[in-house]
Amino acid sequence: MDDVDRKLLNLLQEDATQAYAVLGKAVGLSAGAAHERVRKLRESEVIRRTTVEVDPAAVGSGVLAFVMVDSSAWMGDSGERFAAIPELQEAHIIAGSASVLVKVRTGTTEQLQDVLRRLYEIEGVSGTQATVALETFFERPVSTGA
Amino acid sequence: MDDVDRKLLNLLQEDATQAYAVLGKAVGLSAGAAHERVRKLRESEVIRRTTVEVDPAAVGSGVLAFVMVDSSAWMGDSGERFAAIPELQEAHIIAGSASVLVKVRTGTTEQLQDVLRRLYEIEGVSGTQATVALETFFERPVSTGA
DNA sequence: ACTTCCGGTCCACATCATCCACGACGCCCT
DNA sequence: AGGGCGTCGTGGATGATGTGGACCGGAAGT
Repeated sequence: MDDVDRKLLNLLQEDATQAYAVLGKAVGLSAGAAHERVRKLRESEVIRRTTVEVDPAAVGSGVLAFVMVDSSAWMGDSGERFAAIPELQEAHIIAGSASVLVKVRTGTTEQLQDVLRRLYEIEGVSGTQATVALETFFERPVSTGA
Repeated sequence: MDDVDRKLLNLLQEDATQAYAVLGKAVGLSAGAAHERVRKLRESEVIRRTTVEVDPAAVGSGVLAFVMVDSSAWMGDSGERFAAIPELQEAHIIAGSASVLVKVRTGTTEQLQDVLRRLYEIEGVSGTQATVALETFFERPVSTGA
């Protein structure tokens, strides 16, 4: 993991459709060498996957909310219960008064309410506190520091 | 935007390196037709970009925190002030007692503290409340409903 | 019923990813 | 200091893939 790798990661985060020849030129390597670097980054799981960013509003998920989930029991093994709710985009165990923080996307606030209902059905969940996002300034890839 | 488009979005979210021939077969179309569908999805900004998911820990951002930012003024025009802090991965205006919710990734808790300091330097910011994530259950693409 | 248009298939070509043999550089061991 | 070796990059060959164009069929509108 040197500066060249970090620069490649940056370039790929920007646009993963670029040809290796272009990537190579950008970092001062041949296409073959750039390809080999990226292959190793994939192999070592530094690059988890190549994906596509979808406009949430275009697929009927225009409402974004963060929900603090309170619990009366240990939630550390309930990951799959949360993953089973497709509207949940992220779920994290957190330090602090709540136990779990989830990021939810739905089409309407009614659907958000239904998600909260399904959260309550998870054993151990004793309460929720939802916060709706009114506007998103930005959502961007992890900074690589390069 | 029909079911075929949604299925293509799903497939691409899973793995955007697949050949169009494969994508086409998966949805019952020729490679050319699949290509045309995807081209239009890109053109219409339903697909915002093709990118690469990077393991945060591998690039020195193993600490994840969510910060509620309180303010004494209207924050709606301060998006760029937040965007200028590279450790911020997301920033949203929220409804509720706080004004802005940000998602932060740093290498250490000391660096997290430094980010909080920089948040305070934004005019109008009157307080912060940070919550550290201990474990991430999952982070996944937006559900397309397909 | 004719026209038009959208969306599909099929095909051909240019581009690109991918693999391999070779060479340069730096490091360790004797 | 010299020699061997492992790592990393280069350049070219080749086969797969993206990409554009010509053609076709069905649906909708006049």
